[in-house]
Formats: sequence, structure tokens, C-alpha cells
Amino acid sequence: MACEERVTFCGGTQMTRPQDADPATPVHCRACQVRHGGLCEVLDPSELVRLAGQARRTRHGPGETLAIESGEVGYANVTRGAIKLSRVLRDGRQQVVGLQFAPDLMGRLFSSESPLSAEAATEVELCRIPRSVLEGLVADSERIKLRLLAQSLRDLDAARDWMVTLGRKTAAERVASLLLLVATRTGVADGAGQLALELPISRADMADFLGLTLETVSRQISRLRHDGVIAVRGHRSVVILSLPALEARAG
Amino acid sequence: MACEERVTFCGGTQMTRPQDADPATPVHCRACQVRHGGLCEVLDPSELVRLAGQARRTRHGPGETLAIESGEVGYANVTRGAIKLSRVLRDGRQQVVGLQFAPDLMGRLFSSESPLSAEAATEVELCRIPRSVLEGLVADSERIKLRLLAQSLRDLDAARDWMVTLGRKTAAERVASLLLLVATRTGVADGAGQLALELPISRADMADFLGLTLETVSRQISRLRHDGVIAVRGHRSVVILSLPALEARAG
DNA sequence: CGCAGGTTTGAATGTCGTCAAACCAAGTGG
DNA sequence: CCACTTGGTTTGACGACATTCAAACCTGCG
Repeated sequence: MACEERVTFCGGTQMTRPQDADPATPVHCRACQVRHGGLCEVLDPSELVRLAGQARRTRHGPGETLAIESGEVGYANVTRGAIKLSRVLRDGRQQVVGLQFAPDLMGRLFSSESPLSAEAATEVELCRIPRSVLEGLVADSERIKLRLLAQSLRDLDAARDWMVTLGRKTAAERVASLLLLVATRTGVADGAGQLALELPISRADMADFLGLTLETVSRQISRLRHDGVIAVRGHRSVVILSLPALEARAG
Repeated sequence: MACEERVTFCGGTQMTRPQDADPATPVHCRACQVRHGGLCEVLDPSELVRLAGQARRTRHGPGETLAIESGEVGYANVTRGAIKLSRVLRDGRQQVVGLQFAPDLMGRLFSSESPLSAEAATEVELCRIPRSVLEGLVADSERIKLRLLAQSLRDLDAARDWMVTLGRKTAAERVASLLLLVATRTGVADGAGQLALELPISRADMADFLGLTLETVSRQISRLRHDGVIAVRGHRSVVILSLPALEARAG
């Protein structure tokens, strides 16, 4: 799966995709280790020109809050790293409602009814598109509307999938499900055909995503390690030793 | 809040909304006990004519499976009753991922990645729109695209809200949250200014929506009754005696 | 080296699930 | 009209799994 053809740009950075791929689907290029499929890829040259001067690339460190929902920014394309979307109860209990990886498109035209907070989980690069610019593009471009619709439907499916995890799975299954989710989005096959991944979030955030406590998350990870399903280096680096075993434990 | 102006039709049934209301927002008319805001309301006369011959109104009894995701039907407007969307794990564990009330718009153009099953919870009336017809309308109409986008964003917000309930609330809070949800969508104020509602689903389905067992749901309802927060007639009919108390218990 | 933050592990507690029985409401047939 | 049935609901006793509280332990970094 070489990285070639249909070269497009997002905020000045070159992005590519295989010629025969469906433009709506993100493509992971193993050669260059980048996933493609951002908003920029559905723009035609004239639209890209319009966007080029307006879109700004920004970088953010772990823990930094991103004011996506404020007036400042309309949408943002995640081009590197992972972002944590969460919602808090008045008494401080927190639930992470989504993780966004490259090349997800974040934010929305009409602000959310239930405000989310977005925070950089890792070192993050965004391609920010001011609300006014995007609204102009949306008015003109058919494909952008469909891209926005497709992204929100993808997010909806992901949210509903996770509802099953939160409502009906055991702690062990939830942790396995999270590892699989991260592996699917960011995992890379190493030499031995095993999947390696970097956890983008702390044990505490994992707990807030899984509806558990951080102690329970830690115990389940230890158990997977002791059972030989995964190997862990440091606290963030995981290698999936047996994908079938992990899938079996994910429910 | 009288029921007047902007009379439109959905599959032959008259629907109305107040003149000054935002067309994108559902409107509950206390006078006629119907919520307005379905797809038909964003159509202009010529589009309605196109739709009139194609859309079919159908009725379904409780428990009936609706083949929304199959090729048969593209979208459907719920015009009466409630529909239960659920997802099941291989071993049979079930999670209800959403309830759709009138005037929600169901289904989608591009089929869901994670297939849902839709089932009539109560006696239900649908206004079904064949996929081909809707695709034609979507190609032409700006407002329909925005309506589809708005509905999917509403569903996304609802799903994420519920993720907080599933991940971070206690059994008592979950049950209170469900009562408030149903009251918000279908509740009617009785004489004494109290909210009355009919539960559209059984204790078992409530449990599957809340990520609990039906016994736990039953216990929590009994507790709310004993504490004077709600009154129950039969098993399905609930009166909220103290809305503030219920809200306080919803977390 | 030593500190700080995050993580792992342990023991005790509690909430919710499981299993089981009683109960209720609505409908059927004698 | 009343037993009887049926499906759903309520209540109880018990147990398991996840949480809580607490201490020890890594890992990265100054």
C-alpha cells in the first residue's frame, strides 16, 4: 500500500491517498505511518486555495484545553495525536465520551446542545478552520456537507458502540475493548506480526472512558499481562501478543 | 401555545407549528398533544407533492421489528409512539442505545457500520420514505441535508449524554434520568402542574437501556415511590410528584 | 540521588447482580 | 362470576465484582 496519488494539502501539509480508495474512508498508509482522510481531501483545488490562507496549523501539548466549542474555532482536523472529549457532572464525576485520532474532523457548525470539553491527550497537531470560512465552503460544496454528515454518523456509531461497552460489559471486557479501539486507530504491526500501540491517555482517563476506577483498570491490565495476552513497556507502551485472545476477552 | 400556522403534511396527515418557531426544532403543542418538527416540515410545497405519492404511513404494534436498516426503507419519520434502538453482543447481552419519539427522523442514507435493530416499543405510526425518493430529494434540497445533519447531531449529543449516565451514574440516578428523559419527550402537565408520563418500555428494556438488571430497576422505582417522588398507576403510568426532587436524584 | 506523579497492589466495604419466590394485572375459559 | 393461566413485576437473601481507602511501588526527570 504505497503512499501515492491524489496529493492534497491540509494547512500546508501534504497528504496523500491511494488512487482507488473511497475518498470518504480514512486510509492508513503503513509506509509513511500517517492516516489520511481529513477534510482537505474532499476539497477541490479552488476550495483548497480558499482554505489555504485561512486554515491555521496549531500544536498543543498533553493536557491543553482546546476551545473547539467557543466562537473562536469552527472545525478542526486532527492531523496528529489524540484528543479526549469529555463531559462532567456537576459533582465532578467525569465521563470521556470519545477519543479523536487523525484524521478525524472535530467540532460542529451548530454548537452542541450538551457542551463537551476537548483536551489534547498527547502532543497534537490541528488544522483549524474558522467557523466563517467553513460556513462559506459548506454553502458552496456538496462534498463538504456529505463529509460533515459522514463524520457525525461515524461519531454516532462509535458512541453507540461504546454505550454497549459501558452498559453491558465487565471490567475485563471494557479494558480489552479499549486496547482494541486504540490498536484499530493507531496500532502498527511490528516485525513479528504483532500489534504495538501507545496508549494516548493515563490510567485515570482510561477509567473515565470505561466507566471504572483507575485501580480497576490497572488490575485488568496487570491480569492481561500476567496471562500473556499483552506486554507492557513503561506505562503507555503496549504490544498485543495475541490479537485473537484479546478479541475474545473484549466481549 | 396554540396550534396554528404553517400547516404541512406528512404522508397525508396534517401537522402544524407556531409561526415564529425555529423550523429545525421540534415543537410540542400542548393543545393537540402532538410534537411537530418532522422531515415534512422542512419541505416546500413542490417537494411535498413529490413526497406525497411515495411516502407510506404504516402502523406497528408493540414488539414488532422494523427493518429500517434493510434496503426496503431509507428513512422514516416517527409520527406517533416510541421506538427502541438496540444492539446485542454475541452472547445475547443487549444494550438499548436510543429511544426515538415523534417527531424524530430515523434511519440513514449510508447504512450504519454497526447494525442496530429497531423495534416498536408502543403502538407506532411511521411515515416511511423509500431510500430512492429521499436520495432524490437530498440531491435537490439544501434544507433536507441540513435536517439530516441536524438530526444526526442531535442523536450524537443524546448518545454522549447517555454515555455519562451509563458510565458514571448510580442505579438510582440512572432510573431518575430515564424518567426525566421520557418526561421531556412525552410528558404532559396534568391539572395540578405535575408531569404525567407513560413508560414506553418494560422493566426489562429499561434495564437494557440503563445498563442494569430489571430487578434493580424495579427496586429503584419502588424507592422513588416510597419516598414520594413519583406515583405509579399500573406498571407503565407514572406521575412525577416533585420534579425538583427527581432532578436532584438524576445526578 | 531523590523527588513527584502516576501506577500497582492489597484488604475491606458496598453496590449491584444472581437466584428464587411471591405477587399483580389482564385475559381466558369453565 | 370466578378459578386458572400467563407475562411481567416486586421483593428477599445471598454472593460477586467493582469501589474505596491505603500503602508500596515504579518511572521519568531535575
